Amino acid sequence: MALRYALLGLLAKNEATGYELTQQFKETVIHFWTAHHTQIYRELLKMEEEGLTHSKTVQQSDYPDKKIYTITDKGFAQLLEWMLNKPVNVPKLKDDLLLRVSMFHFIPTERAIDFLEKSKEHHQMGLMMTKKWQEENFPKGTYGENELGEYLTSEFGIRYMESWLSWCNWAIKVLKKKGES
Amino acid sequence: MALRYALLGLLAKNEATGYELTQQFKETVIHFWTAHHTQIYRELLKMEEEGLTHSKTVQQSDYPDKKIYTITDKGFAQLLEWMLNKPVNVPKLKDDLLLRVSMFHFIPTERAIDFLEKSKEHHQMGLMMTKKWQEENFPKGTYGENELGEYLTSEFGIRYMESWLSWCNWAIKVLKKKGES
DNA sequence: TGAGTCATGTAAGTTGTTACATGATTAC
DNA sequence: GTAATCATGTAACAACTTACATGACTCA
Repeated sequence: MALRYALLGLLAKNEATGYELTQQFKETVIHFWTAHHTQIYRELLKMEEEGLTHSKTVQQSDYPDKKIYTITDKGFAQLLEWMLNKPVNVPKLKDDLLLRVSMFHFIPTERAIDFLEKSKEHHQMGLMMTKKWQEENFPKGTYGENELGEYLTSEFGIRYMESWLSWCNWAIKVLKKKGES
Repeated sequence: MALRYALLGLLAKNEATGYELTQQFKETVIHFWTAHHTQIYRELLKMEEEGLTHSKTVQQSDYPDKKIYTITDKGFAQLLEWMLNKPVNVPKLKDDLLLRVSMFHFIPTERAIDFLEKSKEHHQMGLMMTKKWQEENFPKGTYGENELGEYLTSEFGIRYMESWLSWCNWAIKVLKKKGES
């Protein structure tokens, strides 16, 4: 059900196509949720059936037709009802790299360090991109009326990646000390 | 497939029952993976069919029978093959609270702060428990030969929760400043 | 010449969740 | 008496992933 509310939340700010929603997931929602485009299209269909959204198809000359979704009053009401009255579920993390880390004692130390270096690169890139995005969208910490949430979660993303990087450095140190002995 | 390797990794350290594996998930694996007991039992059955594990049933007088699983050579070989040669998947996060945070502009500021205070409590508790667990299992940063992974991931858990708490405090400040104006 | 963007989806398969079931024992 | 622990599972359903499909256009 949560994917549905993530989509309603985005639509409550701006009308959008399934494609655009998928892009927004990659840009901003990625800090706390993941979804494939196939999932998004399916959920949009279901929501329209239930009257939470409304769509109009727009013909385009050069590009394929697109379907623009808007949120309905019923959709917005249900979004608020969820936000205010539904219990908060526990977070669910699935991290493939950390799973490997938990078994580092089975592989050579150099190989383990390799994994961590790759992960550092990955998070360094993510950190740079998110920082740039935040500076462009919220210069000097200023945010628009309906942007508060995005501002807060983007800051979470930055801190999360910084904390990842610092942990990576710490773990590499531990492994190097172990390699010496 | 990753759940399978998480289980093989635990079994490579010690034989265990499905119940014990579920407990270990709650204690240590929780920092990077989640799974219900129903999923764990199902995966254990599949793994035995494929010869990756082997089980023996032990009768108990007072408690129900239990099935103790051990990893086979084939299982260990497959675990190493995965660790060393399979690409690392991107992490997947589903955080219900952050999803709500992303829509904080729709609800009253006091209510939003409330959510963050609850989350602080939750992470504070988790932090304390993990710290205590780490001190008991790795006093002064000393770890056994096959405990390296657990040591590294428990430290990740601690840093993760600390970073959560500091973000919560920051976000509450932002909201209070907004409430004043 | 191949990769990427725009734009939407179907179908099949794998995971993950929820509710239910058993039944004795121990702790508050 | 109510809940929790020990220990294992089935069944039904919901969510998620992967592979495939279309087809014009742009950029290196």
